[in-house]
Amino acid sequence: MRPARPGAPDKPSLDGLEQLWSGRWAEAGTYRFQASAPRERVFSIDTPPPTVSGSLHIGHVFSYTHTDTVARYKRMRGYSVWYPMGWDDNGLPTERRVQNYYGVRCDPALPYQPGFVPPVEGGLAKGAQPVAVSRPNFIELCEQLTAQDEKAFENVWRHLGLSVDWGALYTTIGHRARLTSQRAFLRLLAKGEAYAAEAPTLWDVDFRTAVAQAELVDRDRPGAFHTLRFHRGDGTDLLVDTTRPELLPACVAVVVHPDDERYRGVVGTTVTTPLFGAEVPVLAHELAQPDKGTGAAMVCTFGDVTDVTWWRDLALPVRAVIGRDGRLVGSPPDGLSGAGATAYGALAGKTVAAAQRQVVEMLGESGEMQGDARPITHPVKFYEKGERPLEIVTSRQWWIRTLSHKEELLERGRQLHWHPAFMRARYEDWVSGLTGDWLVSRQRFFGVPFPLWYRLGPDGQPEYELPLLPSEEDLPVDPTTDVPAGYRADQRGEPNGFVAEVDVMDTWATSSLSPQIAGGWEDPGAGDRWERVFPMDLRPQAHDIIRTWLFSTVVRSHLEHGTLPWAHAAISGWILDPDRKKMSKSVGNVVTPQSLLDKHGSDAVRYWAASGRPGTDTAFVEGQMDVGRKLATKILNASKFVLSPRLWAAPGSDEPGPAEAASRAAEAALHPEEASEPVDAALLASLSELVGSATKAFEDYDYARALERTEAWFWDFCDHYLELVKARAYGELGPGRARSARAALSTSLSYLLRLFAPVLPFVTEEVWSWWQEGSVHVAPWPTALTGPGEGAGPAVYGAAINLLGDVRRAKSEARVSQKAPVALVEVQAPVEELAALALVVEDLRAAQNVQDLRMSEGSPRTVAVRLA
RNA sequence: GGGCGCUUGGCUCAGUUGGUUAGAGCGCAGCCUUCACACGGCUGAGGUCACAGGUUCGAGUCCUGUAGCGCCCA
Repeated sequence: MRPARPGAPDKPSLDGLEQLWSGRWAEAGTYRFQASAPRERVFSIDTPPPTVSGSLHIGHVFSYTHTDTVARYKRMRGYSVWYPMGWDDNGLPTERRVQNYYGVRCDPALPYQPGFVPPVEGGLAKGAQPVAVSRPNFIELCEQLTAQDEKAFENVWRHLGLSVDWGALYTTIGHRARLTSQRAFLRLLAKGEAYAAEAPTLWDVDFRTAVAQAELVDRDRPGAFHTLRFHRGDGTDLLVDTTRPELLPACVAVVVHPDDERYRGVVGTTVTTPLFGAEVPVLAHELAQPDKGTGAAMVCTFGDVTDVTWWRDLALPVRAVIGRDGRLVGSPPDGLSGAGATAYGALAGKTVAAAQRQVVEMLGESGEMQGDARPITHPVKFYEKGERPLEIVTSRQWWIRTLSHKEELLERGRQLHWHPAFMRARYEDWVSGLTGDWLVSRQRFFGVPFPLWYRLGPDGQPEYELPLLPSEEDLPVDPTTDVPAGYRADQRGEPNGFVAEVDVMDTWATSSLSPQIAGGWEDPGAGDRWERVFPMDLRPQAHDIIRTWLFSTVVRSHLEHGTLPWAHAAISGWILDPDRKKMSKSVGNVVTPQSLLDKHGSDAVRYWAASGRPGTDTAFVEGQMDVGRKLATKILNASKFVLSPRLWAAPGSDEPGPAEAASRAAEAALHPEEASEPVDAALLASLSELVGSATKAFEDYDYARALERTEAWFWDFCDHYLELVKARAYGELGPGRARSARAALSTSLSYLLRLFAPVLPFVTEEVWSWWQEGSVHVAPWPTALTGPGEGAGPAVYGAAINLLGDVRRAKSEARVSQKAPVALVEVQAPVEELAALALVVEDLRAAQNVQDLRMSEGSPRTVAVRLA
């Protein structure tokens, strides 16, 4: 076998390396998973599937590069690396993008329209109305657009040089994802770990879906306290403060704190609500805040999550007024009658905001509001993707049990190796703070369907208690089109027939199974791969989704397999803009990853990314990419020198051709023991130390430290060592001493290319192809050399570098060229330093063109330079 | 309100278990050209390590508190 492109070119260049090498890696299958590798030789990665409906931004490039450096390192350590890519194409983000891109909206009531052509492609004009389409049509459009988006993502990843096995691609809506998600769900259902319940649920009125605790964000919003007069039996009033007077018709009780002296005599009595005249009890509860307003709060079904707690703890009735569309329902709730019901008529159908204005106006007229509203700013719960405050509605939803597993889940968090370790606190906070089970159903369209149907009774009402389940062999199913066993299609929706569960799973409920989907869990087509890759070695991800993706994956693995899904979690930081603010969308969209890759080159962008330490937020500084570019260029040029024909000429013969020179260099790199000159041996000893620290850093997932050490060593190597031994390497001090220098140079190059390979895959592969066989990315990771340099010690090298600096400084101060001849250098130094210098004196003279070098013992150390 | 992280020259960052004059790159200044590299090289100026206490023979590096920034959870 021969190097792919033997010999260093005259004008080495970084341009076009991405195209060239990503193509060759694909052809050669360089990154293909070796399915026959035993488990202990496999390193498996649970890759985060980026949301394809969004755009890739520089933060993705950042964190995916981190993972890639580790994958490449492990591969060079001889592991078969399971490194799939995934696309998160299911869920709301995709629906939104499809709606905007094609100008459509989903209406499940419409029939399928074959050959449907969307009104636009690329975005709806301002003010234009979207076209309603059936659910199957809508899903077709989702699939169409995600396929297009995924291709674009893949191109960026290939250009960036991610060493993923593209044969292992997975998605969160594809066949495997639906099959796996449905099977895992059925198993949870059988074990009682999944259940359906009718319960008050946080609800986004715009998206018209339930929302899980993990998707909540608090946002400060302006509000106002209104003081309402509730009426006591004795003719006096009980003053109640509320920020949501529009929920007055939904009021079911008033609560005060049990220790609140002011209301001691009131607890246990009843009061009537203003305007609506409903009689409600006054009750005590710990969660009432005496210092908030008047200390008496009204309980409504439901204004916020505290209302739900009160309602549950105090066993209160439901008097719901807010509908799923965010408007007040058409008819008055239970408990209102007569004048109260009539008063409600003014609110029916109004939005929450309009209803509030109406209630306040009515209260003003009736004199049942004391004073004016008092504006405040308070935190309000939002769906993280939503634009209006969440409401709470009662609905039937699917849940996965987490509360009853809290302790086990905390223990799993302790078993996991976190990088950096402090990120575990995020997980523990989250698990400790869980207030409910995991809500997994969503009232949306583009997601994995729950695989079940319900019998319809003779009255046409669904019987929820015993759903009709498919058998596992029939998965995946779409209950809205598939028919349960024992039924005919024409019985759908008919009395004594069946009806589909129309909810779909939340996107986290499917992506939490990424190890199973990608790894081939119970997939006959995957052979025994699952046993070889699971539990996985590494979960890389950003810290903002610890409470969602990381947590939910731990839950699923714990419940399904009784194990952690992975041994290590490597948490990336975020990209901040140069002002240290979180990178905004607009900035991210202007500076697209592809434009950065085009402008600086992939290695340079990767260099910037790999400079960001694990878990640390990092500033977006393009200057760092210039530095990376410079480093890559330096590698090309230094390599060209080490492989140059002039260096590898045999004594007394002409220079060999570039290919022959490269071949001789490759041979010399196999014999580091020939680096017998003290300074050469000292260099290789230092190189061995570098290998040790870079290896340790990578073992700790600290790619940044490995890079930093290697880079510092490399620059020192170029600036000092190369200059020091250049003349000798060219043979000016004889063939024997040249051989030593050449052995050190070629060994160093071979090592450096491999140490840099995880971060700079393109330039290292390019240089590797000039003189070595195969790909550097499957070459063995270097190991420390034994033998050379141990006796000589670093003193030789250090002393040489110091003197080199002294002479350079003298020339720089004299404003002459570094090549200017020096008549005399007089060194006065301690005897140890002189002994060290004596071992490199000829290299030093040659490097700085010194005619005479005299040394004498003495202190302090002085160096006198006389130019010729 | 609780928790986590950060705060080192103009900028971006290193500083492993506390130990001699605190490091790098960018930027800046001066100088040097083509025999690896002008997408270059050499040299230099510039920080006392957010602040205040404390532990110690000795602290950027450990402890306490304060301030600012960021994030997570209420």
